[in-house]
Amino acid sequence: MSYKNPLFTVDSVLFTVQDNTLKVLLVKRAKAPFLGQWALPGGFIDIEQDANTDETAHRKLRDKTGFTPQYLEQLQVISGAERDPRGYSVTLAYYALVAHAPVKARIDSVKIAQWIDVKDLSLHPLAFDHAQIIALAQARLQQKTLYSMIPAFCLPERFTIAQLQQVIETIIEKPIQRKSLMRRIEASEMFTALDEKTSSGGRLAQLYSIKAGADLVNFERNLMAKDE
Amino acid sequence: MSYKNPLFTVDSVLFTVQDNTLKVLLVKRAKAPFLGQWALPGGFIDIEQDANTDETAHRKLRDKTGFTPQYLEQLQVISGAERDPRGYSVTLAYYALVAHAPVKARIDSVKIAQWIDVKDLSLHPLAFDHAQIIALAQARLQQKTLYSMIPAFCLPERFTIAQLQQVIETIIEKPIQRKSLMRRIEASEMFTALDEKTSSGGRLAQLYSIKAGADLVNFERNLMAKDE
DNA sequence: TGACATAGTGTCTCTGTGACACTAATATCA
DNA sequence: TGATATTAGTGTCACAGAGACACTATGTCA
Repeated sequence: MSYKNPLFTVDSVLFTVQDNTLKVLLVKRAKAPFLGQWALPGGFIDIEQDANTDETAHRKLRDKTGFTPQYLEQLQVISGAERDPRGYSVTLAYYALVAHAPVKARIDSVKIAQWIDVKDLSLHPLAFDHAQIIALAQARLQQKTLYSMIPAFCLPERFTIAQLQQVIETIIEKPIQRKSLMRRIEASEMFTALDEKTSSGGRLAQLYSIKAGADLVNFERNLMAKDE
Repeated sequence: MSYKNPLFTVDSVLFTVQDNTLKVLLVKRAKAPFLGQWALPGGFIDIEQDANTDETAHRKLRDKTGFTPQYLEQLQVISGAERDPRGYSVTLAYYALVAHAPVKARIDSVKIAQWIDVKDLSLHPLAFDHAQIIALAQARLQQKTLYSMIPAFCLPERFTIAQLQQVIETIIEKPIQRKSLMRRIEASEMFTALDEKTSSGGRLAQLYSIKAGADLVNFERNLMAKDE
């Protein structure tokens, strides 16, 4: 028994939050199929370089976009005969988070990578089934935001509670209680209160950072955010 | 750029609960490497037959063990150069649940598939990194049991609350409150109370079944089972 | 210095799980 | 036939953590 081996690729949905907007990093395809269309950064595993698929995801993000995510997790494998015109394909999708930064200028003069507002995705035709993959990733990110501090990985090294709250509310598209967030910051033991405060128009705000090597804590209850 | 394509396989961790014991279905390998050792049922995708990897998992379970799981979900992709002596490999692991039934007699006279108590796994040398995969699957199953009715898929078509409680307690290895379970059965709306009751040495117990096409509900709180 | 803005606290309500005693219904056996 | 054991199911209070929101604290700015 020898089977035709399907194409195996690794693609990543890299999110960030900027200006109260959830954005996803897309790259312009340089090759057929879907040449010139927006797509998730990804590609083939390189068994010489990548000890595993996590490293493939990291490498592809680095090479194609210049970003190294603060958080990276497997999302799902999507497979089938119809999703790639070249034939049966299997894709391992990751989702990842990073603090916002502008996309660095690349060698090419053309813009080949760009942060795109998830709400504007319908305006852009996406390659393959990447629109569905992004929707899956967003749903997972929203769910996980209800029971963990995962949105902290969208923030810069030093941040305030207000910033974290903004990011959370942007992701789940609902307001949360500041008090609940503070209780969770305390309970998670994931953060260090720095000796610094920052000005934001009123009383100075305590700065926090993520403890080195801190694990993501899962709470036993979801935040029960109500609509608007 | 052309890369060597790694081996891609699909393996499934099929669980059931019998006699207050969590069991996993293993098969004896018929080929090298690890010939004759216990391994997860799985194999290569067949792009002619399998519309996607879920179908690969189903097909392999059916062909190698005769079981069709009531629940099947992706677990994780495991990849690396060291896990298969034949070279770099990528495995998509599933975990699945089914009501207990004896393994059907196969064509071969040798026993080639068997339910094995997860607590006895250390007694059996497992092929590849399958022991780790089972541990991952078990952890996920335990976690999901805290906030969903997933253990119901380990039960026969008609079952009592006591049976469901037994299965849950076996999976999480902790006692739970019958009352909490009944509240969740009610709230989930996943089950139908049948017009039948069953005898179990005392008052007759209400029989339930899973509503056809019922989705797995996620509760907003975990059961907070305490140790023993 | 007073108005305003943002940070952070105090505390009560609300909801769903934990605990556990109590009632209900059936089998068994004297 | 009735007492007892056994398992099913209910009533209800305690508990913990989120929601709500007013209140205090501390900064900026005119």
